[in-house]
Order: sequence, then structure tokens, then C-alpha cells
Amino acid sequence: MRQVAVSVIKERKNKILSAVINQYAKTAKPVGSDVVIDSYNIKLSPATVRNLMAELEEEGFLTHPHTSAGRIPTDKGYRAYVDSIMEIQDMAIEEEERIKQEYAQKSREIESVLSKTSKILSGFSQYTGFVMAPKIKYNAIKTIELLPVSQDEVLIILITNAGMVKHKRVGISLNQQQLTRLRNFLNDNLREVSLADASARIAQEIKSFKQNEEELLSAAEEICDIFYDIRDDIYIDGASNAMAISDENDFDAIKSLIRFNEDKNKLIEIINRDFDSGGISVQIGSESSLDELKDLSIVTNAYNDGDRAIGVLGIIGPKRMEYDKMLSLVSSISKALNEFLKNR
Amino acid sequence: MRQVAVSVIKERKNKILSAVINQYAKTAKPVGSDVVIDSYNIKLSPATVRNLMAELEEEGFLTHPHTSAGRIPTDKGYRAYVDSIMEIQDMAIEEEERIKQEYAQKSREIESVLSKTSKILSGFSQYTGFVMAPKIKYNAIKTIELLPVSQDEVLIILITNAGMVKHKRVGISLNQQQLTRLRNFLNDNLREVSLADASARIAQEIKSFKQNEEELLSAAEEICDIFYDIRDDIYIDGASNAMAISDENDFDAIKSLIRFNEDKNKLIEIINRDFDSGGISVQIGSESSLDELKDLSIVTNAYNDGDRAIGVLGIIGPKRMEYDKMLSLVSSISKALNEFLKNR
DNA sequence: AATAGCGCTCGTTATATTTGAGTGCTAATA
DNA sequence: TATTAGCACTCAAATATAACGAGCGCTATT
Repeated sequence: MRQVAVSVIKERKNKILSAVINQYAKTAKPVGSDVVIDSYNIKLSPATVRNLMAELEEEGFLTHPHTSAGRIPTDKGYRAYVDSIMEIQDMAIEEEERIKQEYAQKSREIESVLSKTSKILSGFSQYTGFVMAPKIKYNAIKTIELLPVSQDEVLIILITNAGMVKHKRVGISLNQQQLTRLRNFLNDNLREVSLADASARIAQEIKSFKQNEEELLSAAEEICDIFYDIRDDIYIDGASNAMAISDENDFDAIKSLIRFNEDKNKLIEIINRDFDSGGISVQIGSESSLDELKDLSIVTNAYNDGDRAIGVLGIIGPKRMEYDKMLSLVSSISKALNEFLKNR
Repeated sequence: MRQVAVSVIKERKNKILSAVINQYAKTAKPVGSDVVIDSYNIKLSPATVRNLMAELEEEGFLTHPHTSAGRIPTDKGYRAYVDSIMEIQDMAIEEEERIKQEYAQKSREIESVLSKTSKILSGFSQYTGFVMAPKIKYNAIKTIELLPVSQDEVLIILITNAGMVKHKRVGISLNQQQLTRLRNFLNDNLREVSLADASARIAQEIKSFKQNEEELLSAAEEICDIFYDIRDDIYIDGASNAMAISDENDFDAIKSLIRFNEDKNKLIEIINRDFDSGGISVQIGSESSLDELKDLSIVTNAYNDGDRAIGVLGIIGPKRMEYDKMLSLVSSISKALNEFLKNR
């Protein structure tokens, strides 16, 4: 019996919490007791709502900018709200349809698909969208080709089984025969090897060269460089939407955000945290423990190649975003990308 | 005699004009008559300076934000000032040295050299730096390679004589023999052909295929796509510096600037105007006739491959920049890039 | 336990006042 | 005739004052 009573009270408080969060998402102004009652058909008196909001504040879900102002959600409040959205709603059918249309003009280049996906995320959310390319450590080598471009230069072409193509010029002067031998050596020993392990593998197998093949030896070492150059790549779009986010002034916030967007490494670090989680994930404000992001939330979802998670995509928006819509957006797009990667 | 007198007067006015411009560059506040006298050792009374400034205003070189404020330069004022800097000063030797150091860790990839150059421009100017890659119409084909990546897909690799590498996957299923024939056909007919003309050339030479080589024919058409995909490429860095430019508020200006930075095509259009000029060139504020740039100036310099101008680089900064320094920066870097391109 | 009522707080907005930088003009001066 | 000193005037920006009202917390009531 008490159990039920408690649950009813809880229910009522939750309703108020989400009313505040939704209202604040719309107006960006502190939410007063009256508005909660009017707009979210709660059949309680203002006084009661005030009491409950006071309790919610004591428990850390809401705050007060100043004495006589309405309530705004804390990070903890957002967290509770987000956690309570257990099941991701399906998107409106028309939206789903539009996303599919966007994917329809498919390209064979995985790079352009990822770039497109990032643009889609940004376009639909009106925030900043990003896609981290398949992580190199889960990207295995499919083929390596060596094209001579001049007397003493060779273009290395690297194709991974995720379909990514990397190339690099290095200065090595070998004759056609030596080149072919090196190429075969590389392909024989590196096929299916992860990019992260390739250097080590070359070092290990290089012993098989004979003494008199010194040129080949040094060339192979040269080639190792390409693997060091490869970093986890990331596509970011709609950074200018950041301007629209902060409702006027708040100059410094934007400044640091714009700067943040230019520094891809930081973002990579942040979203890598969500990589292992596999599914959808939200970092709210200071949860990221990065000062630049204290007023922002990041919604991410890992995507997979049908086998295992290989990358992460998502959006960055203001803390007061419409989490329900954004969660379903990110989730849908990640599914769409999964689909695409499976069918290629 | 009068000639001399006139020239003296002019001289004096010019001195005031550049005093105002320099002071305004430092403080971003309207410049009054007193400051001009104090800081630029002009031995005239405030009243006289006021008279001369009034004349300069009548002639359109200065304006007034409001009655009781100092003067600020107009676009015409800047233009006169910039034009009067006839000879580009040499850079401080240490600066020159630092630039050379930056270039020292040279890479063989022209792409990374250009990207680096853009970062250098941004870093030294503290504004936005950009480098437009060698224009495609001056970029000739050096080699084309076709690598089969699966049953029905081929990776086309295109190397230009400027050293750029482009690649694209297309869906064509040919056997090894056909592939070799196609490759030879392409190389025989396209070597030294400009990227801009390549499609037309293929269409022209394709007749030589026999009737029974329909697969080859359609494959060749497929390959034409790669040439359509190639656009003049541009590297932009330090867009976030734009924030530092506008001294607080001016929110909308920044907004449009950030947006401008995301749209590379507009910038390409703007700087293409300076391409033909060959040398160094400045667009001040509304001279670009683009509203987003009305408070900004663009300093550009074409660079060449020892033979002819092939691209443009430069910086975008506030109208009230230190033109002397920026002109010499852009000029030096363009020389450095010329040097690099010649010695490769 | 829920609510009505009321006084209090404090940010916001509006209005008035002061300040001072810098002008333009006129009359004196070299 | 060109320059300068002097002074009244203007107007943005800073400062001060007042009025407003949204929304709270608290207490007494149902």
C-alpha cells in the first residue's frame, strides 16, 4: 500500500520535473509554478507545485538562479529525465522517409557516406553533427599497392576492408622487380592485419629479407610511416549552428565552443568514452568534465559493421535540447548507417 | 612652387590619415585630434588637425560615428592608405627565420604542405588563413592507375603533375586484360591533359574502341565522373580567430562570418578574382560586394610553380588590420611556397 | 495533505541625471 | 593667409533612481 502511495508521489514529481525540463527547452527562461500548471495540465494548486519544486530542488534536480525566479533543471535533473526515457520512440514516418531519401543517392566511397551522414545529423538536429570514422584498430588491411611516381618516389595506396583508402608518397628508389617483391611481401604479411598492428607485423616479418636486400629493408621501414600517420578521423558539420544555440550574448560560451569545434582531438577523446558502451549514450553538461561543454550535451551512438561496433556518431547541442527527439534521431541514423555498411 | 606647396599639404594630410588608421587599428575606438598629435609627433595644434580631418572627411577618407566622436577610416581611406604602401617591407629576420623553420619539416604530399601553409598563415596573422590548391585547369594529368578492389569495383587513382592525388571508386567489372587496355588507353590519351579538359578528351578519343568493346566503353564513361567531382580545393584555418577579431558584441557580424567560413565556395569565388592579378592584392570591406565581408579585408597573393600562377593564398582579417605587416606576411609566405614548389 | 493568502525578494525595465570626450565655429594672432 | 586659442555645443556612455511584477516561501486554513 505504501509502495503505491510513494510511487504516486514520485510519479507526480516526475511529471513536474519533465514539465520544467520541457518548458525550459522551449523558452530558455526559468519556469514558474503557474506555467507548469497551465501548460502541462497538472491538477494541483500553484502552492503545492511550489512545495514539490522546493523538494526537487532539495534533492538536487532543480535550481534557482535567484530568490524570486522560477526553476531550471540541474545536470542531475536532466540525467534523471534522460534515464527515464527508457525506450527510444520511433521517429515520425515522414522523417524516417526523408532520412532514407538522403541516403538514397549512395556513393561507393565510405568517406563521402560518412561526411554525408554528419551533414544529415547536423541538418535534422539543427545542432552540430559528427561521425567518427571506423576506428583504425578495427580497420584491417585489404590491399596495398605501390605506384612509382618518379625515379625516387613511390605512392603507397592502402585499402582497408571497411573501404577506406589512404595514400602517401614516400621517397624510395627501387626497380620494378624490387617493387613487385616488396608489394607481394606487404600483401602476404599484412592482409587482414589491423592498421594498429601493421607496423609491428612488418618489423617482425622483415627478418625474412636477405642481407643483400638492404634497399628493400629500408624501404619497408619507410612504409611503416604511413601507419603512424593514420589517426582516427572525424567529420564535423554545422559548427555554425552553435551560434544559434546560445540565445544571444553568452559570448564566451560560443567562443570556446567554436574553438572546441576546431580541435577535433578533444572531441575524439570525449566520444571515445562512449565507444565501448556500444549503444546510445548521453553526456550532459559537466558530466564530460570539460569546461567548454558545461552548457552542452552530447548524444552519441556507436555504429557497427554487422559484426561489432567500429565507430561512433552523434550530435552536440545545448543542454536544454529536446532529448526525446534527439535520441531517436541519433538512434535512427546510426541504424541507417549500420544498414548501409552491411549491404555494401 | 605651388606644386611643392600642394605636395606639402598633401603630405601632411596623408600623415594624419595614416595616424588615424594606425591608431584605429590599435584601439578600435574613434580617433580624436588630440591623440593624433600626441602619438604621431605631428607639430600642429588640435584645431588645425580638426580642420584637416574635416577636409579628409569631405573628400571621403574618414567618417564620424556621431557628432562629438573622433574619426574612423572609410573603405576609401583604407584603400588610399594601402595603395600608398608601395613597397612591401621585408619581414623581421627572426620572423622570416621562423617561417622557414615551419617549412623545414617538409612533406612530400603537396596536400599536407598546403594545409600546413594555411596553418602558418593563420598562426602568424592571428586571423583566418587560407590556401587555394593549384587550380584544376592548370593541373595536368600525370598518371592514371586502375586497381581492382572487388569483383565489380575499381579504384581509380589519379596523379597530377602538381603532385596531387585523387581517388574514386567506381563500379565497373572488367577482367585484368580489359583493365590493362583501358589503363593504357587513358594514359596514352590523357597524359599532360588538363583536368578541366579530360572529359572532353575521353569523349573524343573513345571512338577508337571497337564495337565489341562495349564494356570498355561504358567503363570509360564511368571514369569521366571523377573529373566532374574534382573542384578547386581550399584549406582554411583559424576560423575561430574570427571571434577574437570583433571586439565584443557585434554578434551578427561574427555569426555571418562563421557561416561564411563554412561555405568554402563563396571564398573560392572571392579569391578567384585575385587570381589573375598575379601579385599581391587587397580587398577592403565592401569592395568585395559581399555583405558578410563588409567589415573585413582579404589579403591575397597568387603563387606559382615557377612557370605561371597556379593558386592563391592569403588571410581574412578585420578591416582595421595592420596592413603593412599583413602584406609582408602574405607576400613572404607566398614566396616560400613558390620556392618549395620549384624545388620538388 | 493540499490550498489560499500575503508579504517579501530581486531581476528587469524605464526614466532621469551627470560626465566628458571631441567637435565646429569664431575671433585673435603670426 | 594660414594657424591657433577659446568656448559653446552635442551626444554616447556611465551612473543613479524609481517603479514594476514575477514568483517565491511561509503561515494559517480547509
